[in-house]
Amino acid sequence: MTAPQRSSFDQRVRVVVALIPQGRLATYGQVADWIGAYGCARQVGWALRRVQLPSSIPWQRVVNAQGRISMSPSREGSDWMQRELLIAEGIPVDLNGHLPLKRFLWSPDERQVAVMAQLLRAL
DNA sequence: CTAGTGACGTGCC
DNA sequence: GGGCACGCCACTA
Repeated sequence: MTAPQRSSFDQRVRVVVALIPQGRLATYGQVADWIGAYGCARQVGWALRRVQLPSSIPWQRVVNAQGRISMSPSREGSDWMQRELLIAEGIPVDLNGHLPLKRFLWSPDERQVAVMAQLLRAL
């Protein structure tokens, strides 16, 4: 692999993001917390930026805590792609990227937390 | 080395 | 609701 695997950080992010159910949302801060990197929400954004599209990873289900899609020219359209994917999952998103986060926010229950721990250990 | 910059978050006005 | 300041961490010039 010529593609330098930046670190296991990216792997951890992908593993936990893959567990977010269809039609549900999580924030960058939550993801950081899940992988034991409390306070590293920004880094989660960097990790997701490195995901090559198209991807089987439901990266579109990660939004910011303000309840909006993080729109940025540097994303070169992936932000709008995210909007389309979420709408396809039944989550309404307006043209500014605003969405009803509180209604769709997901939190893993105890069993799912255990699954996460198991998967992360396996890395 | 420092300074600036982000798919961020929280607190405060 | 919007806007701003800080704190945060990785990356880059």
